[in-house]
Amino acid sequence: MKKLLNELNPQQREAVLYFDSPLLILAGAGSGKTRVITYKIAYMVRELSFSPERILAITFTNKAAREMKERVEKLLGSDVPVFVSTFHSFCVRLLRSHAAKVGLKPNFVIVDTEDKKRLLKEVVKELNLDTELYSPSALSSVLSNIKNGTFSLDSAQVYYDRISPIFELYNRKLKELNAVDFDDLLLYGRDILSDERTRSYYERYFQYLLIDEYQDTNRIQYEIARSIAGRKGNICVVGDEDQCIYTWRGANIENILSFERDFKNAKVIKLEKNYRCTKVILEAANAVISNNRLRKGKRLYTDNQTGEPIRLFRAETDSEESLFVSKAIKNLIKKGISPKDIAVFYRTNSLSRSIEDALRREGISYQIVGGVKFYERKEIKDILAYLRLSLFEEDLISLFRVLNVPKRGLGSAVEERLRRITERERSWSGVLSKLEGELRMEKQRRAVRELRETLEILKGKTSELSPYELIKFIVTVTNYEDYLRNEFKEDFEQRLENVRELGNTIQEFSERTGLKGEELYLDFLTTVTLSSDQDEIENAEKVTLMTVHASKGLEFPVVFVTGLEEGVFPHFKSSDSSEEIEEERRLFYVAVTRAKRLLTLSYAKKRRTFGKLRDTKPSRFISEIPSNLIKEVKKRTRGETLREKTENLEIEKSRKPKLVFHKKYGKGVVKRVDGRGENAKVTAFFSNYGEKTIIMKFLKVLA
DNA sequence: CCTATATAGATTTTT
DNA sequence: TCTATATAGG
Repeated sequence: MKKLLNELNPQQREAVLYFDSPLLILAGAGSGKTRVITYKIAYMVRELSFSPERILAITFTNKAAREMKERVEKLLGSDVPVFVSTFHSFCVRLLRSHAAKVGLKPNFVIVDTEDKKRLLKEVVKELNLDTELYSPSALSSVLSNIKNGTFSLDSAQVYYDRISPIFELYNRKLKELNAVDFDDLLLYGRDILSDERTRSYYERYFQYLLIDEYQDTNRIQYEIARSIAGRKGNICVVGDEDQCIYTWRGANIENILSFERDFKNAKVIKLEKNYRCTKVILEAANAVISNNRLRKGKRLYTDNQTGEPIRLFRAETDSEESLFVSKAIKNLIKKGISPKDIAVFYRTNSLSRSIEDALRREGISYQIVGGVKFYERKEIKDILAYLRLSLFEEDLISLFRVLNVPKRGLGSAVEERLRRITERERSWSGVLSKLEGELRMEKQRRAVRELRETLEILKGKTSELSPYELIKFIVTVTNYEDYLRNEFKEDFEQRLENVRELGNTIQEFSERTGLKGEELYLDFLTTVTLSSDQDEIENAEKVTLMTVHASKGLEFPVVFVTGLEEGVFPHFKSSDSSEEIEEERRLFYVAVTRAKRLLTLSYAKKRRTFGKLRDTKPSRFISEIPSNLIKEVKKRTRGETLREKTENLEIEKSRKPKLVFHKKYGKGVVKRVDGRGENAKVTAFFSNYGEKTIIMKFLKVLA
């Protein structure tokens, strides 16, 4: 253990060894915070004799949880049953054992985004409200914000005067369906812990609580943390206010800012030494983030080498941008850089398409993180719905999904009738029998009867067949393959392959966990709905494509950030207030600091949106990077092939000035230089006058 | 009353 | 470009 501690710098070591009071670690990007957390856990187990299962560590994603566990085990050289999980999965556990306390049954289902919108659509219809104003996706986020404490029901009333009945009916429906949404998981978790006996049990049980990515916790999560930590204050949180990128989901910077107030005698340790990035990349990141006002303020430094300048490519169009990225990647691979060390980021998922196309054309294999997730694919959700129905009599959400899939001539009218019936009946067998009795057309009666019989057959098979066989059986009895073939002529093969993949995954899951029957499927389905984008990342020889949000917590030697245009990044939907722009800037900061060695930025002067080419302006974030850190990559003037200057990219100790002097303004720090010679425009910051742009010939160069 | 086709309309980020 | 709704045909 001594040896281990020697691998840490003084601040890191202090953070590992400090146990006297609640601890807040402000950890800059790449400052080795995961290292600190894992060493701290290892230290607790090895030196302080904590029982591992009584240490609770909360991470942002399940992938991070798995990795943290692995790293601790590596340090200690043995299996360590530390309780590592996300807030959401922790609450599921809590809820499965205390479901009755909040009026649920233990086998409740978790509705995903799609289910939630379906439900809301129903609610709006039932209340006869304007579907324009009360669109499912708008409502979804409003209700979510109400639940996670961003604003109150009353204040939402100002914009949506019928929000109250919607909120009420939506929640009632969830309850009736024995279902919860993502926000409910946390709310119920908090409610369970509000019972003092339960709370003190968990407070006593967990001897220490660690929370990673603390800047992205919301109010409810904070309350959960507080009640588990209790008064003993055995809590350590790690976060970075500059990387808070989820305020739209209720993440609350206040949680960081008020930590010292809420936890008595809290100790704060800053980690400001960066081990990840080159000096150039770090300097750029520092410069950009310094434009934000809402921060505690810290300045990262590094002993790493200077590194190559940041490359900037100005493309004429989005397709040229993609072409540039793919050519550049090809060059890098040719030079011996492994594809898995390369990542391409974009602000929105829709930007991935043209990059994908270009990569495919170059024959570069890639993986996409996020986008339409595996478990959100239609064919997967269909099969899972049948699986659920065969297990749970009362999963009516799945029943609606499956009613006319595959097509059996039961449309919206029948669906409406079904809805009526479900107000009284709760199991699918009962519901379907009633429905059959009510229908008048023989064709429809038969269809309903067949559906019911199919489900009966499936019900009998769940314990008989292995998971793989069960999935195969579902496909057979429902004629699902024919359905796919008829409906999706283009990508039918791919979809069928996905279904097969699902069978394999469940089989594997059951073998890994050793679970069987209902418990197996319940566990699997929960894991599936709570799985994050990052959970899907494979460790393959492939280039990785993802949104900046999905890149949180990761690092790559080579990073491309694309689509750097006003309206895209920063996104136009987040450009109304300075708070929103600051969040976009933090997002850009996250993107930049993922890069270890080489960072390339790009944008397109014209981008195709809604199928039309539109003129764009370069992102303001580009100009916030000091220009001496950037080297523009130009394409060849004639011919389509792009030239790539990869040789001797030693940072230019260029003739570009850093410090200038002006007769009136005095000394100024140069932010950017446009053009060359005595007519170049120099933008510099003067301490008493602020930022000014001046022609070179009126300036004296000091450095 | 279901389903296939045309047309208009919308695009953030995700546990 | 892709999706959700309106409309007409079956």
